[in-house]
Amino acid sequence: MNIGEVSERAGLPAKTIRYYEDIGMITPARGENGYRRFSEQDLHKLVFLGRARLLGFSIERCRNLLALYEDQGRASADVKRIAQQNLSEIDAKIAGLQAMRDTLADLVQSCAGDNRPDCPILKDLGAAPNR
Amino acid sequence: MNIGEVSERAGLPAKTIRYYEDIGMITPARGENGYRRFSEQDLHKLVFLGRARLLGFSIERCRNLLALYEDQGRASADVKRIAQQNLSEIDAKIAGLQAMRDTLADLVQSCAGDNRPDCPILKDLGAAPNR
DNA sequence: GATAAGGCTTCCAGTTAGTGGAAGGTCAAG
DNA sequence: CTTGACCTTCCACTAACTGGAAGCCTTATC
Repeated sequence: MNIGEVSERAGLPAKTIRYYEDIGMITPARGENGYRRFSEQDLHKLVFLGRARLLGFSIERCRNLLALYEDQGRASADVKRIAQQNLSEIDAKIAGLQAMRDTLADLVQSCAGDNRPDCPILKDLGAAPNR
Repeated sequence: MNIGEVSERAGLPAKTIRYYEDIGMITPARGENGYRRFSEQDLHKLVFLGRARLLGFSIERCRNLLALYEDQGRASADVKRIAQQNLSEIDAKIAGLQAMRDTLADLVQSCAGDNRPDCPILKDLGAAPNR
């Protein structure tokens, strides 16, 4: 099938699919006219990629996962390790954002939000460096 | 002061400070030798920038904030609006990550993580497209 | 005065994971 | 035969820096 169909079926923009070929994640065949010809297996890999990316796996992480996916003899422990690593990273990101959120929410709370120019948010941002 | 000192006092890498000049966030003076000469006010703006970036404000958002910061007549409501916008974006990011995290945690949980090749994580990633 | 270390300068390239657009070839319908 | 949709490559751009090379400037030491 052509890139348009595979794009729709995998739920990925054609541009992204071409990019994935560029970086060697997939290697679709080519027709006589130069068009990419995708097999069902190519589609499958793209779906896999799309879902893994949605789950926050980096491209390089996905490369590992795809390799494991295609290796019949791999242990599930290998996959679990990668997934857990990812989970920790997501947790760290959430914690970081949460801390930001709390500070920011405090600042927003303490700001009158009226016509007066006095604003605790700017005051805090401009505070002397304390690190 | 030179870039080294301002870098240390603002807690930002020199590279970053040069970058901030490049994109017009600051405009330090120049000495006869071509070195940047930073005023206390420059330092203050850099500290402001650093803290705002830590709180997740984008560079463009910071540009607005800096303008407001330097405008004596602005209303605190303007600042509050920008901060709130930022807060919503952070909340959305957290929610997205949380959803990812939950799915991924489920998958990790359900994987035996042993020597057998059977792995629910890969099975799920490779599932037929359902969107 | 020579020299070495460290700080400063600019510029180029690379990072992540794509996205936008231009110029042009191909295919199917009317 | 032409129109429009689809495909191709290539180049540039995104955000917010970071790394490195090549080359001045300053300061200290011998």
